This record gives sequence, structure tokens and C-alpha cells, in this order.
Amino acid sequence: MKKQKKQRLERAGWVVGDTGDFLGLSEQERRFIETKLALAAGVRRRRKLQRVTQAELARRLGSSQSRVAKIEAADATVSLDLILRSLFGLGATSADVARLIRQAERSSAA
Amino acid sequence: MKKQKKQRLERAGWVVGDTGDFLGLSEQERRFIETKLALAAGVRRRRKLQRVTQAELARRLGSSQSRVAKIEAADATVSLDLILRSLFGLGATSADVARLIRQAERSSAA
DNA sequence: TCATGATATGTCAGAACGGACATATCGCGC
DNA sequence: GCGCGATATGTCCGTTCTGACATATCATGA
Repeated sequence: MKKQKKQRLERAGWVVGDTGDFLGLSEQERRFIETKLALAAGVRRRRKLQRVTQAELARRLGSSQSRVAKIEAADATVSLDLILRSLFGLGATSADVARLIRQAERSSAA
Repeated sequence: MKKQKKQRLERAGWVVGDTGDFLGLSEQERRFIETKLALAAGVRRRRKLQRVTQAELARRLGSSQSRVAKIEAADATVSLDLILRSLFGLGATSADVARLIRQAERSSAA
């Protein structure tokens, strides 16, 4: 159960830096984190473009301003579920989400 | 907080049927569920194509056979996080995931 | 400078999710 | 029919996630 330990590390605050395999981070975990980061960034981008406040988005999601802030900060305690709900809450389509995910890969191909 | 109530309903066992707005399901929630279903289906598809058993995939994820079964059944107690991890655990790339998500929209455009 | 609106950060109790295990059901060759 | 591997289903109980709240920081304008 090495995976378990990694998860713990990840949650403990990632640090991430430049999203590499700075520790023994496996390929699959790297992809997962990158995806999360990309989607979180997408939320902020979309929200600002629409000039919606965090509080307003929170209202739409039945959530709170503080949680939205954490979503955008890609806080380790935020689930993908919530991030995705946020994107859809901002009117994103599946195609939009797909685009964000595909770009996640490219942006870190370094 | 109407959203709250909907979430409850959703979790209580979706039923879903044909993924429509059978109740007041908002557009954003419909998209979210469809995405989840599409990705879950993607896991099964990929796994079978690679002739990997649920038990083996579970091992790779540090999870259990029963949970993998639930993932593929799109059980309400399974998070997107776990589904995505599964896909990546099966070697899917961001592009693969993006493709699955985009298709989710089409397949229910009814 | 001080308001004031928007964000960020920390914490907590309760809800949701997780792996694990038991057990049931299926599919298929014999 | 029996055996057997793969899946499904249901339930624990410890961990994680979440909304809510308090509070702090930031930005901008007066």
C-alpha cells in the first residue's frame, strides 16, 4: 500500500512547485494533480471573465465564499467533484471542460 | 439552499433512468452527472479492453475490488476523484479523458 | 486615512467517501 | 449439476471533504 502514503503526502499540502515528479510521484498521480490544477485555474478564469464574485458563485453552488476561494487556490481539501460543479455552475459545457483537461497535459510537458 | 436538497436526492440513489431533467435537475447538475457516468463507463471500457480484472485495477489504485465494481456501476458513493484516478491508473492520458467528457455531452443531446 | 467590497485563511461539526470484508450472483467450462 | 474466477451488493468505521462562520488581508476610491 505505498499509494496510501503518497496520498497522505499529497494532502499534507502538496507544495507542488512546478508539478514535476519531485518525489516518487507516479505518472498517474501527476496527471491527476495536473488535471485538478488545470480545472481549478479554469474556474477562476471563467469566473473573472464573467465578472462574478466568489460569493455569487458560492450561492449558485449552495456553497460558501471561503470554499470557492479554496477551490481556486487548488487547496488540497477540495475535491474534483466540487471543482467540476463550479465549472458547470459557471456555464461551462463538457467541451469547455474537455478543453481544459487536454491543455493540462500540454502545459506541463516540459 | 435548494441545491442541498437536490444533492440529497441525487445521492439517495439517482435512478437517473435516461439522464434527463426528470425532476427539477438543473442544467449544471445534469452535466455533472453525465460527466460522471461517461467517465465511469470509460473505466469499464478501458479495463476490459486491457483485459484487467477489477481486483487487479484495485491493486494498482490501492483500493478494493468492491470499490472498483462500484466505480464502474457509477455508484452514488463514488467520487469523481476516484473515477479519474482509475482512468489514469489504466494508463489513460489527459487527451483520453477529455475525449470521454466531450462525448458525454453528445451522447445525451437527445 | 478610512471605508467598503472582494478574497484569503483557519477552524469545526457533520456529512460523505474510502478501503476492507463478507457474501451473493454471474458466466462458463466441465 | 459442480467448481471457479470475476463481479456485484451491502455494511462497517476511520478518514476526508464540506458548508458555515470568524477573521484577516487586499484593492480601490473618496
